Amino acid sequence: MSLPHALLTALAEQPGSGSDLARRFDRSIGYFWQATHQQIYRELARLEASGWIEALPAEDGRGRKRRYLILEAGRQELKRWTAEAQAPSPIRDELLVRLRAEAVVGPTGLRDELRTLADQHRQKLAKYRAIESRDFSANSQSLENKLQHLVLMSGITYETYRLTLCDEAIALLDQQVVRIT
Amino acid sequence: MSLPHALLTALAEQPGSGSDLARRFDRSIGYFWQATHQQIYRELARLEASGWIEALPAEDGRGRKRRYLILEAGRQELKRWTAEAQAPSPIRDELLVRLRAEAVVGPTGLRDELRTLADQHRQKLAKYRAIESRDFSANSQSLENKLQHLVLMSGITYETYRLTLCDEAIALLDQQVVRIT
DNA sequence: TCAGTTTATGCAACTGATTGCATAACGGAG
DNA sequence: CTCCGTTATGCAATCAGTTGCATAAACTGA
Repeated sequence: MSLPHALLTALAEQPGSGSDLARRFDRSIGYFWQATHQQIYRELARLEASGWIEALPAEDGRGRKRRYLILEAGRQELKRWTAEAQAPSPIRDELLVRLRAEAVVGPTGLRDELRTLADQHRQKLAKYRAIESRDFSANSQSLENKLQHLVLMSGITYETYRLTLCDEAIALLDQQVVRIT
Repeated sequence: MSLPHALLTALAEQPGSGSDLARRFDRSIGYFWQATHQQIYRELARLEASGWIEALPAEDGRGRKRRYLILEAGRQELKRWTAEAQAPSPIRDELLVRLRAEAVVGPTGLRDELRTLADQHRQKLAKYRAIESRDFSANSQSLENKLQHLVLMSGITYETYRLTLCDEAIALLDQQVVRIT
């Protein structure tokens, strides 16, 4: 479970309130780890109870905004966790289950679903590529920038893989439809 | 959540008991959807309560083995689910969180962890490739065989992607170490 | 000025997944 | 034949994630 450490990372990059973090999770970090605002608020309370972060006294402005800072103990915990042994996270892919199901009880309407999916992946891929050419150049970057680029490229690879999978599955199912009709 | 439908698929391919299914989940289906025996037993009970599967009267042999069959209602449900609209499952990748953390609080011991991870992925990749050349040939396959091949290729693509990610991250971190020492 | 919307925070209930333990029967070693 | 390990089944507790709702403050516009 990485949510607490994803939040620590975000706060180490820059302090912020619950809604700040929720917004950041909608952009960068949320591309590979999503969280709702409820998860974030609950986790921030836990992190504060653990002594890893600290809330500044409530400022003015809208709501009862509370900005959080990461404490040294939080930094240490984050360092510890980052290097911790990790089981290589197994795949858990609903689409592959569906393909396997199609193989035994098909044909179903899966083919049309795959077309929709493929389009969504195409869109996301275009979006990532746009971000890449806007925010990252080939040379003279800091390490932080390079690591962020690597993470974005991860997203691109993932979407490409999904798209290829959809297209290949569609091709297979089309063959079947032709054979049957 | 696909566990019930993964189980229906497995039972549609071939009837079996809880432990049979647990074993099959360790092999084929488990490559993309894992489940512990407790999850499987509980889900089988639910599927039976829903009238989608049926237990044969307890046979002899070890334990109180109960073999399950898929019913027509179960087949219908599986067909319905297979074509159902699916949100494109978001990525949720702990390793990318770690890389981002490394970028702000590093250097940590992440580099060594990455080496270990890379080796594990290399091994799994070799295993998948062996299965591929053993069980799948290029031509004259049934649709079911082709879909299963596609699923296996998915696993290969995934492991390749992971491995590349690890290697590239290692390369970046090595540069940093050189720069710092 | 006050009614409606937006922003920020949070509680509570529910669902799914994981973990730890319990039980029961059979198979083999001594 | 009995003790022990293995196979098969299952309950209960816990934990993480999701959903629905509640509250409070500020900002907006008629």
